[in-house]
Amino acid sequence: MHMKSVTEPPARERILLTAHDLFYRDGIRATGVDRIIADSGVTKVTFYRHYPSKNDLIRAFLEYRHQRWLIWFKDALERHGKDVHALVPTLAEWFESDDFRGCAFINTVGELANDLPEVVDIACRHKEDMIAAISDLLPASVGVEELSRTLALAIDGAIVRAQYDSTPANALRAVALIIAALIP
Amino acid sequence: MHMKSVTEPPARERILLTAHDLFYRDGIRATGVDRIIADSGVTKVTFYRHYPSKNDLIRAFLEYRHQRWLIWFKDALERHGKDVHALVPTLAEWFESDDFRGCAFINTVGELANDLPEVVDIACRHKEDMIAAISDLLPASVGVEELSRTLALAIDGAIVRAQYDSTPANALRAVALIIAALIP
DNA sequence: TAGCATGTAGACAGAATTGTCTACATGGAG
DNA sequence: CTCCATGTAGACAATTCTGTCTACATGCTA
Repeated sequence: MHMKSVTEPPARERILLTAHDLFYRDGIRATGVDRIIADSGVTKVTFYRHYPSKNDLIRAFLEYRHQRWLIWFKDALERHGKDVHALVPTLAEWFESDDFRGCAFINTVGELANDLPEVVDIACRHKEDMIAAISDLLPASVGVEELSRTLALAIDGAIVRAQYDSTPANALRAVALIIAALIP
Repeated sequence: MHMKSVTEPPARERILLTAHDLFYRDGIRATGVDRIIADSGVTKVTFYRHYPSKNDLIRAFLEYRHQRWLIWFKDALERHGKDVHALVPTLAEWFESDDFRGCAFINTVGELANDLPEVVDIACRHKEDMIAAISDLLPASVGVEELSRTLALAIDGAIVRAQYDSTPANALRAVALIIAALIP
Protein backbone atom coordinates (compact mmCIF):
# COMPACT_ATOMS: atom_id res chain seq x y z
CA MET A 1 0.00 0.00 0.00
CA HIS A 2 2.60 2.53 1.18
CA MET A 3 0.15 5.50 1.08
CA LYS A 4 2.65 7.62 2.99
CA SER A 5 2.31 11.22 1.83
CA VAL A 6 5.35 13.48 1.95
CA THR A 7 3.81 15.76 4.59
CA GLU A 8 3.00 12.89 6.93
CA PRO A 9 5.53 12.81 9.77
CA PRO A 10 7.23 9.49 10.42
CA ALA A 11 5.69 7.02 12.80
CA ARG A 12 7.96 7.78 15.74
CA GLU A 13 7.01 11.43 15.73
CA ARG A 14 3.31 10.73 15.27
CA ILE A 15 3.38 8.45 18.29
CA LEU A 16 5.10 11.09 20.38
CA LEU A 17 2.72 13.88 19.37
CA THR A 18 -0.32 11.71 19.99
CA ALA A 19 1.02 10.61 23.35
CA HIS A 20 1.71 14.21 24.26
CA ASP A 21 -1.84 15.31 23.61
CA LEU A 22 -3.43 12.36 25.39
CA PHE A 23 -1.05 12.26 28.35
CA TYR A 24 -1.39 15.98 28.91
CA ARG A 25 -5.15 16.06 28.50
CA ASP A 26 -6.27 12.86 30.21
CA GLY A 27 -3.34 11.94 32.42
CA ILE A 28 -0.80 9.20 31.95
CA ARG A 29 -2.35 6.25 33.72
CA ALA A 30 -5.71 7.05 32.14
CA THR A 31 -4.18 6.73 28.67
CA GLY A 32 -3.53 3.21 27.47
CA VAL A 33 -0.98 2.43 24.81
CA ASP A 34 -3.75 0.89 22.69
CA ARG A 35 -5.36 4.30 22.48
CA ILE A 36 -2.11 5.95 21.48
CA ILE A 37 -1.53 3.26 18.88
CA ALA A 38 -5.00 3.68 17.41
CA ASP A 39 -4.91 7.49 17.37
CA SER A 40 -1.45 7.76 15.88
CA GLY A 41 -2.34 5.23 13.20
CA VAL A 42 0.58 2.88 13.65
CA THR A 43 0.66 -0.79 14.50
CA LYS A 44 1.70 -2.39 17.73
CA VAL A 45 4.96 -3.64 16.33
CA THR A 46 5.90 -0.18 15.12
CA PHE A 47 4.97 1.31 18.44
CA TYR A 48 6.97 -1.14 20.51
CA ARG A 49 9.94 -0.92 18.18
CA HIS A 50 10.23 2.79 18.92
CA TYR A 51 9.20 2.70 22.58
CA PRO A 52 9.86 -0.73 24.08
CA SER A 53 7.78 0.09 27.15
CA LYS A 54 5.23 2.65 28.18
CA ASN A 55 7.74 4.10 30.61
CA ASP A 56 10.07 4.88 27.73
CA LEU A 57 7.25 6.79 26.09
CA ILE A 58 6.52 8.65 29.31
CA ARG A 59 10.13 9.77 29.50
CA ALA A 60 10.07 10.86 25.87
CA PHE A 61 6.81 12.72 26.47
CA LEU A 62 8.27 14.67 29.38
CA GLU A 63 11.42 15.49 27.45
CA TYR A 64 9.40 16.69 24.48
CA ARG A 65 6.98 18.64 26.61
CA HIS A 66 9.85 20.31 28.38
CA GLN A 67 11.43 21.55 25.15
CA ARG A 68 8.16 22.57 23.57
CA TRP A 69 6.91 24.44 26.60
CA LEU A 70 10.18 26.25 27.23
CA ILE A 71 10.41 27.41 23.63
CA TRP A 72 6.89 28.76 23.84
CA PHE A 73 7.54 30.39 27.24
CA LYS A 74 10.69 32.23 26.16
CA ASP A 75 9.05 33.34 22.95
CA ALA A 76 5.97 34.66 24.75
CA LEU A 77 8.13 36.55 27.26
CA GLU A 78 10.01 38.19 24.40
CA ARG A 79 6.79 39.10 22.63
CA HIS A 80 5.52 40.76 25.80
CA GLY A 81 8.56 42.92 26.37
CA LYS A 82 11.04 40.61 28.07
CA ASP A 83 10.97 42.23 31.45
CA VAL A 84 9.29 41.22 34.66
CA HIS A 85 5.98 42.67 33.50
CA ALA A 86 5.89 40.18 30.65
CA LEU A 87 5.10 37.38 33.09
CA VAL A 88 1.42 38.08 33.65
CA PRO A 89 0.41 38.46 29.99
CA THR A 90 2.46 35.38 29.14
CA LEU A 91 0.68 33.32 31.77
CA ALA A 92 -2.66 34.77 30.67
CA GLU A 93 -1.99 33.54 27.17
CA TRP A 94 -1.36 30.04 28.46
CA PHE A 95 -4.16 29.85 31.01
CA GLU A 96 -6.72 31.05 28.50
CA SER A 97 -5.82 28.55 25.83
CA ASP A 98 -8.43 25.86 25.25
CA ASP A 99 -6.20 22.94 25.98
CA PHE A 100 -4.70 24.32 29.18
CA ARG A 101 -4.55 21.54 31.74
CA GLY A 102 -1.98 22.81 34.19
CA CYS A 103 1.70 22.01 34.32
CA ALA A 104 2.46 18.59 32.85
CA PHE A 105 5.33 18.16 35.31
CA ILE A 106 3.36 19.05 38.41
CA ASN A 107 0.60 16.72 37.25
CA THR A 108 2.98 13.89 36.46
CA VAL A 109 4.84 14.15 39.75
CA GLY A 110 1.51 14.02 41.54
CA GLU A 111 0.46 10.99 39.56
CA LEU A 112 3.62 8.92 39.23
CA ALA A 113 6.27 10.06 41.72
CA ASN A 114 5.89 6.96 43.86
CA ASP A 115 5.96 4.54 40.97
CA LEU A 116 8.51 6.19 38.68
CA PRO A 117 10.75 8.34 40.85
CA GLU A 118 12.79 9.68 37.95
CA VAL A 119 9.90 11.92 36.92
CA VAL A 120 10.79 14.01 39.96
CA ASP A 121 14.29 14.64 38.59
CA ILE A 122 12.88 15.52 35.20
CA ALA A 123 10.42 17.93 36.81
CA CYS A 124 13.24 19.55 38.79
CA ARG A 125 15.30 20.13 35.67
CA HIS A 126 12.23 21.60 34.00
CA LYS A 127 11.68 24.02 36.86
CA GLU A 128 15.35 24.98 36.91
CA ASP A 129 15.14 25.97 33.27
CA MET A 130 11.95 27.88 33.96
CA ILE A 131 13.72 29.73 36.77
CA ALA A 132 16.60 30.55 34.43
CA ALA A 133 14.17 32.01 31.90
CA ILE A 134 12.69 34.18 34.65
CA SER A 135 16.14 35.32 35.72
CA ASP A 136 16.70 36.63 32.23
CA LEU A 137 13.89 39.12 32.80
CA LEU A 138 15.58 40.69 35.80
CA PRO A 139 18.53 43.05 35.92
CA ALA A 140 21.57 41.19 37.20
CA SER A 141 22.16 41.93 40.85
CA VAL A 142 22.61 40.18 44.13
CA GLY A 143 19.50 38.30 45.10
CA VAL A 144 18.29 37.78 41.56
CA GLU A 145 18.63 34.04 42.02
CA GLU A 146 16.41 33.97 45.07
CA LEU A 147 13.99 36.42 43.53
CA SER A 148 13.47 34.29 40.45
CA ARG A 149 13.00 31.15 42.56
CA THR A 150 10.33 33.00 44.51
CA LEU A 151 8.62 34.21 41.36
CA ALA A 152 8.69 30.68 39.99
CA LEU A 153 7.00 29.40 43.13
CA ALA A 154 4.26 32.01 42.75
CA ILE A 155 3.85 30.97 39.12
CA ASP A 156 3.47 27.33 40.12
CA GLY A 157 0.78 28.44 42.53
CA ALA A 158 -0.94 30.37 39.76
CA ILE A 159 -0.80 27.36 37.43
CA VAL A 160 -2.59 25.07 39.85
CA ARG A 161 -5.05 27.79 40.77
CA ALA A 162 -5.88 28.40 37.11
CA GLN A 163 -6.40 24.67 36.80
CA TYR A 164 -9.34 24.46 39.17
CA ASP A 165 -10.80 27.92 38.88
CA SER A 166 -13.21 28.39 36.02
CA THR A 167 -11.42 31.55 34.93
CA PRO A 168 -7.76 32.50 35.31
CA ALA A 169 -8.62 35.97 36.67
CA ASN A 170 -7.89 35.24 40.33
CA ALA A 171 -4.68 33.41 39.54
CA LEU A 172 -3.43 36.24 37.37
CA ARG A 173 -4.35 38.96 39.85
CA ALA A 174 -2.63 37.14 42.70
CA VAL A 175 0.56 36.62 40.77
CA ALA A 176 0.50 40.28 39.69
CA LEU A 177 0.17 41.32 43.32
CA ILE A 178 3.11 39.16 44.34
CA ILE A 179 5.27 40.53 41.56
CA ALA A 180 4.39 44.09 42.51
CA ALA A 181 5.20 43.40 46.14
CA LEU A 182 8.52 41.71 45.41
CA ILE A 183 9.90 44.14 42.85
CA PRO A 184 11.02 47.39 44.45
CA MET B 1 -15.68 -16.36 64.13
CA HIS B 2 -16.63 -12.78 64.99
CA MET B 3 -13.20 -11.91 66.43
CA LYS B 4 -14.12 -8.23 66.40
CA SER B 5 -12.35 -6.53 69.29
CA VAL B 6 -13.89 -3.44 70.84
CA THR B 7 -11.05 -1.21 69.66
CA GLU B 8 -11.27 -2.37 66.06
CA PRO B 9 -13.09 0.26 64.01
CA PRO B 10 -15.99 -0.93 61.91
CA ALA B 11 -15.40 -2.06 58.36
CA ARG B 12 -16.60 1.13 56.71
CA GLU B 13 -14.11 3.23 58.57
CA ARG B 14 -11.25 0.79 58.05
CA ILE B 15 -11.89 0.88 54.32
CA LEU B 16 -11.88 4.67 54.29
CA LEU B 17 -8.67 5.00 56.31
CA THR B 18 -6.90 2.42 54.18
CA ALA B 19 -8.07 4.11 51.00
CA HIS B 20 -6.91 7.45 52.32
CA ASP B 21 -3.37 6.25 52.96
CA LEU B 22 -3.06 4.42 49.63
CA PHE B 23 -4.75 7.06 47.49
CA TYR B 24 -2.68 9.83 49.02
CA ARG B 25 0.60 7.95 48.86
CA ASP B 26 0.38 6.13 45.54
CA GLY B 27 -2.27 8.03 43.62
CA ILE B 28 -5.83 7.04 42.89
CA ARG B 29 -5.55 5.23 39.59
CA ALA B 30 -2.47 3.40 40.83
CA THR B 31 -4.49 1.98 43.72
CA GLY B 32 -6.84 -0.87 42.86
CA VAL B 33 -9.82 -1.70 45.01
CA ASP B 34 -8.42 -5.19 45.48
CA ARG B 35 -5.47 -3.69 47.29
CA ILE B 36 -7.71 -1.60 49.51
CA ILE B 37 -9.84 -4.64 50.26
CA ALA B 38 -6.83 -6.75 51.18
CA ASP B 39 -5.17 -4.06 53.32
CA SER B 40 -8.31 -3.11 55.20
CA GLY B 41 -9.11 -6.76 55.89
CA VAL B 42 -12.67 -6.82 54.64
CA THR B 43 -14.29 -8.89 51.93
CA LYS B 44 -15.42 -7.76 48.54
CA VAL B 45 -19.08 -7.91 49.48
CA THR B 46 -18.51 -5.74 52.53
CA PHE B 47 -16.50 -3.28 50.49
CA TYR B 48 -19.06 -2.94 47.73
CA ARG B 49 -21.93 -2.71 50.18
CA HIS B 50 -20.39 0.44 51.67
CA TYR B 51 -18.97 1.91 48.48
CA PRO B 52 -20.88 0.63 45.46
CA SER B 53 -18.23 1.94 43.07
CA LYS B 54 -14.68 3.14 43.27
CA ASN B 55 -15.85 6.64 42.42
CA ASP B 56 -17.98 6.65 45.56
CA LEU B 57 -14.88 5.80 47.55
CA ILE B 58 -12.90 8.54 45.81
CA ARG B 59 -15.54 11.07 46.81
CA ALA B 60 -15.53 9.81 50.38
CA PHE B 61 -11.74 9.96 50.44
CA LEU B 62 -11.70 13.58 49.34
CA GLU B 63 -14.37 14.53 51.83
CA TYR B 64 -12.50 12.82 54.65
CA ARG B 65 -9.15 14.23 53.61
CA HIS B 66 -10.65 17.70 53.51
CA GLN B 67 -11.94 17.51 57.06
CA ARG B 68 -8.86 15.85 58.45
CA TRP B 69 -6.44 18.26 56.80
CA LEU B 70 -8.39 21.35 57.76
CA ILE B 71 -8.60 20.31 61.39
CA TRP B 72 -4.86 19.78 61.45
CA PHE B 73 -4.20 23.05 59.63
CA LYS B 74 -6.28 25.19 62.00
CA ASP B 75 -4.81 23.46 65.01
CA ALA B 76 -1.24 23.97 63.79
CA LEU B 77 -1.90 27.64 63.09
CA GLU B 78 -3.21 28.11 66.63
CA ARG B 79 -0.23 26.29 68.09
CA HIS B 80 2.10 28.62 66.23
CA GLY B 81 0.51 31.83 67.39
CA LYS B 82 -2.48 32.27 65.07
CA ASP B 83 -1.17 35.24 63.18
CA VAL B 84 0.32 35.53 59.73
CA HIS B 85 3.72 34.39 61.00
CA ALA B 86 2.23 31.04 61.96
CA LEU B 87 2.02 30.06 58.30
CA VAL B 88 5.66 29.18 57.68
CA PRO B 89 6.16 26.96 60.75
CA THR B 90 2.83 25.29 60.05
CA LEU B 91 3.85 24.48 56.51
CA ALA B 92 7.28 23.37 57.72
CA GLU B 93 5.59 20.88 60.03
CA TRP B 94 3.65 19.44 57.13
CA PHE B 95 6.40 19.44 54.51
CA GLU B 96 8.82 17.72 56.88
CA SER B 97 6.48 14.91 57.82
CA ASP B 98 7.45 11.52 56.44
CA ASP B 99 4.27 10.88 54.56
CA PHE B 100 4.05 14.29 52.90
CA ARG B 101 3.05 13.81 49.30
CA GLY B 102 1.75 17.24 48.34
CA CYS B 103 -1.85 18.42 48.33
CA ALA B 104 -4.29 15.57 47.78
CA PHE B 105 -6.62 17.94 45.95
CA ILE B 106 -4.04 19.35 43.58
CA ASN B 107 -2.84 15.82 42.86
CA THR B 108 -6.34 14.50 42.31
CA VAL B 109 -7.36 17.34 40.03
CA GLY B 110 -4.25 16.73 37.97
CA GLU B 111 -4.99 13.03 37.79
CA LEU B 112 -8.76 12.86 37.38
CA ALA B 113 -10.20 16.21 36.35
CA ASN B 114 -10.96 15.05 32.83
CA ASP B 115 -12.55 11.81 33.90
CA LEU B 116 -14.38 12.87 37.07
CA PRO B 117 -15.06 16.60 36.78
CA GLU B 118 -16.66 16.86 40.21
CA VAL B 119 -13.25 16.55 41.85
CA VAL B 120 -12.64 20.08 40.64
CA ASP B 121 -15.62 21.37 42.62
CA ILE B 122 -14.48 19.47 45.69
CA ALA B 123 -10.99 20.92 45.33
CA CYS B 124 -12.43 24.44 45.00
CA ARG B 125 -14.42 24.05 48.19
CA HIS B 126 -11.33 22.78 49.93
CA LYS B 127 -9.31 25.78 48.84
CA GLU B 128 -12.08 28.16 49.86
CA ASP B 129 -11.99 26.75 53.38
CA MET B 130 -8.22 27.01 53.39
CA ILE B 131 -8.50 30.66 52.35
CA ALA B 132 -11.00 31.26 55.15
CA ALA B 133 -8.57 29.79 57.67
CA ILE B 134 -5.88 32.13 56.39
CA SER B 135 -8.24 35.10 56.63
CA ASP B 136 -8.64 34.37 60.33
CA LEU B 137 -4.96 35.13 60.79
CA LEU B 138 -5.28 38.65 59.43
CA PRO B 139 -6.78 41.72 61.06
CA ALA B 140 -10.10 42.48 59.45
CA SER B 141 -9.73 45.29 56.92
CA VAL B 142 -10.46 46.06 53.32
CA GLY B 143 -8.42 43.86 51.05
CA VAL B 144 -8.13 41.00 53.50
CA GLU B 145 -10.06 38.78 51.12
CA GLU B 146 -7.70 39.40 48.23
CA LEU B 147 -4.68 39.18 50.49
CA SER B 148 -5.65 35.72 51.77
CA ARG B 149 -6.35 34.50 48.25
CA THR B 150 -2.89 35.64 47.27
CA LEU B 151 -1.30 33.98 50.28
CA ALA B 152 -3.18 30.79 49.47
CA LEU B 153 -1.80 30.86 45.95
CA ALA B 154 1.72 31.23 47.29
CA ILE B 155 1.08 28.31 49.63
CA ASP B 156 -0.10 26.16 46.76
CA GLY B 157 3.12 27.03 44.99
CA ALA B 158 5.09 26.06 48.07
CA ILE B 159 3.26 22.74 48.35
CA VAL B 160 4.14 21.64 44.84
CA ARG B 161 7.69 22.94 45.21
CA ALA B 162 8.14 20.98 48.43
CA GLN B 163 6.85 17.94 46.57
CA TYR B 164 9.68 17.76 44.07
CA ASP B 165 12.52 19.37 46.00
CA SER B 166 14.41 17.02 48.26
CA THR B 167 14.13 19.45 51.16
CA PRO B 168 11.40 22.00 51.91
CA ALA B 169 13.93 24.77 52.57
CA ASN B 170 13.50 26.61 49.27
CA ALA B 171 9.73 26.37 49.38
CA LEU B 172 9.61 27.73 52.91
CA ARG B 173 12.03 30.56 52.21
CA ALA B 174 10.11 31.65 49.14
CA VAL B 175 6.78 31.68 50.91
CA ALA B 176 8.34 33.61 53.79
CA LEU B 177 9.65 36.19 51.33
CA ILE B 178 6.24 36.57 49.75
CA ILE B 179 4.54 36.98 53.10
CA ALA B 180 7.09 39.60 54.16
CA ALA B 181 6.61 41.48 50.91
CA LEU B 182 2.81 41.42 51.07
CA ILE B 183 2.33 42.36 54.72
CA PRO B 184 3.08 46.02 55.34
C1' DT C 1 -39.25 -13.97 67.39
C1' DA C 2 -38.71 -12.03 63.08
C1' DG C 3 -36.41 -8.79 60.26
C1' DC C 4 -32.50 -6.27 58.93
C1' DA C 5 -27.95 -4.27 58.72
C1' DT C 6 -23.50 -5.89 58.90
C1' DG C 7 -20.19 -9.15 58.46
C1' DT C 8 -17.31 -13.54 56.24
C1' DA C 9 -15.28 -16.64 52.20
C1' DG C 10 -14.16 -16.92 47.69
C1' DA C 11 -15.58 -18.05 42.83
C1' DC C 12 -16.65 -15.76 38.66
C1' DA C 13 -17.39 -12.44 34.66
C1' DG C 14 -16.10 -9.01 31.38
C1' DA C 15 -13.25 -5.60 30.12
C1' DA C 16 -8.85 -3.32 29.80
C1' DT C 17 -3.91 -3.44 30.63
C1' DT C 18 0.97 -4.04 28.71
C1' DG C 19 3.62 -6.55 25.90
C1' DT C 20 5.01 -10.61 22.37
C1' DC C 21 4.61 -13.15 18.21
C1' DT C 22 4.51 -14.57 13.13
C1' DA C 23 4.55 -13.13 8.47
C1' DC C 24 5.21 -9.87 5.01
C1' DA C 25 6.40 -5.20 2.25
C1' DT C 26 9.51 -1.25 0.95
C1' DG C 27 13.09 1.84 0.26
C1' DG C 28 17.71 3.55 1.08
C1' DA C 29 22.81 2.63 2.15
C1' DG C 30 27.02 0.12 1.84
C1' DC D 1 22.59 -6.81 -4.68
C1' DT D 2 22.08 -7.45 -0.10
C1' DC D 3 21.28 -5.88 4.42
C1' DC D 4 18.66 -3.41 7.59
C1' DA D 5 15.64 0.04 9.49
C1' DT D 6 11.06 1.01 9.08
C1' DG D 7 6.63 -0.03 8.14
C1' DT D 8 1.82 -3.01 7.93
C1' DA D 9 -1.92 -6.51 9.82
C1' DG D 10 -3.70 -8.69 13.56
C1' DA D 11 -3.67 -12.84 16.71
C1' DC D 12 -2.27 -14.01 21.25
C1' DA D 13 -0.69 -14.21 26.25
C1' DA D 14 -0.64 -12.90 31.01
C1' DT D 15 -2.15 -9.92 34.26
C1' DT D 16 -5.01 -6.64 36.51
C1' DC D 17 -9.13 -4.01 36.90
C1' DT D 18 -13.93 -3.21 38.57
C1' DG D 19 -17.84 -5.28 39.87
C1' DT D 20 -21.38 -9.43 40.74
C1' DC D 21 -22.76 -13.68 42.63
C1' DT D 22 -24.13 -17.53 46.02
C1' DA D 23 -24.25 -19.08 50.64
C1' DC D 24 -23.88 -18.39 55.36
C1' DA D 25 -23.18 -16.11 60.35
C1' DT D 26 -24.20 -12.61 64.03
C1' DG D 27 -26.15 -9.22 66.80
C1' DC D 28 -29.43 -5.44 67.45
C1' DT D 29 -34.13 -3.84 67.53
C1' DA D 30 -39.08 -3.54 66.70
